[in-house]
Amino acid sequence: MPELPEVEIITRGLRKRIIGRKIESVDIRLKKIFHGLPKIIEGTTIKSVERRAKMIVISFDNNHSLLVHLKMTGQLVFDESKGDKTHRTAGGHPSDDWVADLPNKFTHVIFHFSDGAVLYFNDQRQFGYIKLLPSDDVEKVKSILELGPEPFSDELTPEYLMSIFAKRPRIKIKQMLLDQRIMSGVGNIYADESLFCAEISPLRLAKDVQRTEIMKLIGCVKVSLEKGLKYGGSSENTFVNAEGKKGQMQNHFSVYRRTGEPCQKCKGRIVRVVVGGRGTHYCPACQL
DNA sequence: TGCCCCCTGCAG
DNA sequence: CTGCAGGGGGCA
Repeated sequence: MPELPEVEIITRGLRKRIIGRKIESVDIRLKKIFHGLPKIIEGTTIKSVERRAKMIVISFDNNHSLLVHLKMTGQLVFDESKGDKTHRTAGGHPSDDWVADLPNKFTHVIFHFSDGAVLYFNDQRQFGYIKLLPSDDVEKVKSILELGPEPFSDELTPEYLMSIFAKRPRIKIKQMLLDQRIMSGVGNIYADESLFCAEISPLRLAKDVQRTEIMKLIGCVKVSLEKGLKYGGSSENTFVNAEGKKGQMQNHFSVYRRTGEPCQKCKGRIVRVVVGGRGTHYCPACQL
């Protein structure tokens, strides 16, 4: 799935397009994806679209909300011009920059708006979900309740991280970045990119990372995430924004999926190892 | 804390 | 064919 930058890009795109629109009906094609009774939001109007960690919260004017998690391959694509599909196939290059003609075999939920516009939830691997809840209950969902601070919040301080590390003497620094209960929003791509920026090996035990390095790492996390936002997210795999368009961040990785390629700093080679079960890319010469 | 699992598709 | 993929929940 999309990580913080990708989810934020989708959230911004949706916010511009679906706020104020009224839901006419919800077409659920794969039942396990949608939790709750879709009837509850039929006829209601969208009030807000917010991101929390890697999740999206869409709220309606009847005090209900959708909690959407895209996991690895989920997409939320808005189409205003339903019924006029010509723009998707014009020129005979439908999937070069756009997702393939929608709905497709991975479209599991379709929201129909009263003005004819449509919002598609697509997910190749079917790991994602949509939960319909009373708005007051969103903050009580376990996966939200337990989230650590957002990377751009003031709560993310070296003191905070060092207090966590002291309690978890065996956790590696990369696993710390990926653990949503410690800090929320960073995933595998931006964890690797942030550690390269900070010149810290992903294999280091978190408790052994010095305070000055942790400060540098916090700065690098922010820089890496901002870079992802600047390039509109990374579409190494299936990511597209709310318009169905790809991002460009995949063309600007320093280490992620660059195994065997030269390091930007030292001309050494990028190496791939496994940390916490996740593919991990780093420069052994620069990152100590 | 570390594995397995949920799925499908793609590169090697 | 095998291994791998942007996530994370559940289990021992």
